[in-house]
Amino acid sequence: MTARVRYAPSPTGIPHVGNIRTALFDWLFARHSGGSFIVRVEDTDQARFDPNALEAIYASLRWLGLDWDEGPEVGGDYGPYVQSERLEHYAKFAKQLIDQDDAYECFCSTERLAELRAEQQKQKQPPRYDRHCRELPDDERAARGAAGDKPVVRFKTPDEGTISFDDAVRGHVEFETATIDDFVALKSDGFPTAHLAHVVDDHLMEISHVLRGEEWVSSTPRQILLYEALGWTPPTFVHMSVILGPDRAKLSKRHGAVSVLDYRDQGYLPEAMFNFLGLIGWSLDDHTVLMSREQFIEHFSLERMGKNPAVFDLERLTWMNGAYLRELPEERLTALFTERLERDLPADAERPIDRDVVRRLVPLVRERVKKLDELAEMTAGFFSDELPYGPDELLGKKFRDDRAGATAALTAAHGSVEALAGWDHAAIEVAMRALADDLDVKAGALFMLLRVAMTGRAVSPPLFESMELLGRERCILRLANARDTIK
RNA sequence: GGCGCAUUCGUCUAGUGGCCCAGGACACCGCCCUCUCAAGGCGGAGAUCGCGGGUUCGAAUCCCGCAUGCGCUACCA
Repeated sequence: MTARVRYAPSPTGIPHVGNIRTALFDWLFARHSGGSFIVRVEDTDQARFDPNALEAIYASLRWLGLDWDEGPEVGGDYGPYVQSERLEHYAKFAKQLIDQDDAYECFCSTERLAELRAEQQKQKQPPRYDRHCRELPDDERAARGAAGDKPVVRFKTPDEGTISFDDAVRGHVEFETATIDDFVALKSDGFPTAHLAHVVDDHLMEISHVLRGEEWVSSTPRQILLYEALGWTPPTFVHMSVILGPDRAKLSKRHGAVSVLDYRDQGYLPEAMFNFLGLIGWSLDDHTVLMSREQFIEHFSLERMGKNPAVFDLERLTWMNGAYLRELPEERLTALFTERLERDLPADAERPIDRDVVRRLVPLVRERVKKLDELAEMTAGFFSDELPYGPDELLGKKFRDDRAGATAALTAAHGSVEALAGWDHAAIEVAMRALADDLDVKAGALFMLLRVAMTGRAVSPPLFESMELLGRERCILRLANARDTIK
């Protein structure tokens, strides 16, 4: 079976991770079946349209490598793929519904509708349209139209019967049509509602599977009504659960970063985000956690989709990102790091960033970094000679009450570094350990003093590798500076 | 108010009648390794499977009720 699957974003805001996760599953299902992944822009809400949203949507998909076979920018045989360019289709089928007496024009004002709703709420009645215009005489309808009133088109929902469908993850779902009111299919501005637009486009574009968020479950019977009235066969529906914030409320801006682009900017890798999102609401087995995109494509299946809402666990994502960072080829890491440092390092760092230094830095920091935005802070000492420490940081606990000892140690280290025959980390380590012996100081204490002197921080990449990379001249300079700060 | 969906360690999840007094991963704790921090190795703690009834020799798994959460109930999607 080759599926035709669509991702139908609505450009009303920056898409958050939950939304992009449905795109990921759409894509995975399409790729697994060898079918097509289609992007269709649902810009039918003119009031909420946000031009920036579209770019963010495309950027999010591209960043994760979710390429589409049909849609905006790539075209396809079923276009256009932007709903605002397909208005004539919706108008045509809306008219057909009216002609076959499955729909009618309604002239009720939004004010009347609002009052009606308020009244029903007060009476503890389910809010629903009272069908005021359903039996409007033809001449009155014509008169309203002639007077310039713009009607909406409402569907004539049957009073009796049940609508059911078999959801690929939820199973059999059933609704009484009596609980569904005469919903709007075409708005007065000529744009369709999502119900009509979904049905018309999914049919015309020959979509085989509709994978979407579970907030659509309740709308599905309305859409099935439309399919039946139009004489079409509905696709297979697959409703996937939503993603929640840590407080179990639906994920929103309140929870911090919610767009995948935010995570990209913080230094998460697309492959980590892909893996992480792919394992929310889907699993391979009882133990696999790290999976490549090829494995996802090979094994993805609707049967293994879960149905419960899931909390977005940032710590898990961060761990996973670290795992990917550790596995990345050195070349790619070097490129990634260089780009990042170019951007994040303070102005006093030497520019352009020395790619060769970065290359040698990679093995020292790759397993210490979980997100790329930690990199600049961690490696600043290799690109700038202004180290952020004072006497207190330099002396630390061990030399707090022994300035003379610290000064002696730094002086001795200075001499030892100058006298060293070679310059590699193994030789440096041998020399420094010997020095600790001579000074009758614990190696750990000496090393911490040197660490701060060399890198400016109590937490750093391995000391001797760092010194090797810094070079003898700079090390000598830094030892002298350290001595000066505690003079 | 009505309708619908969901409910396994703090979190993501495995589990489709006996292999489960429930497995993996993140986070947490301890030990080992170690020049700091990580990474890695080993181990630990953590779930009366939302609650209550059934069915069955046997239930996390099947049935019924309840509770809770979420969604829809818009000329939003």
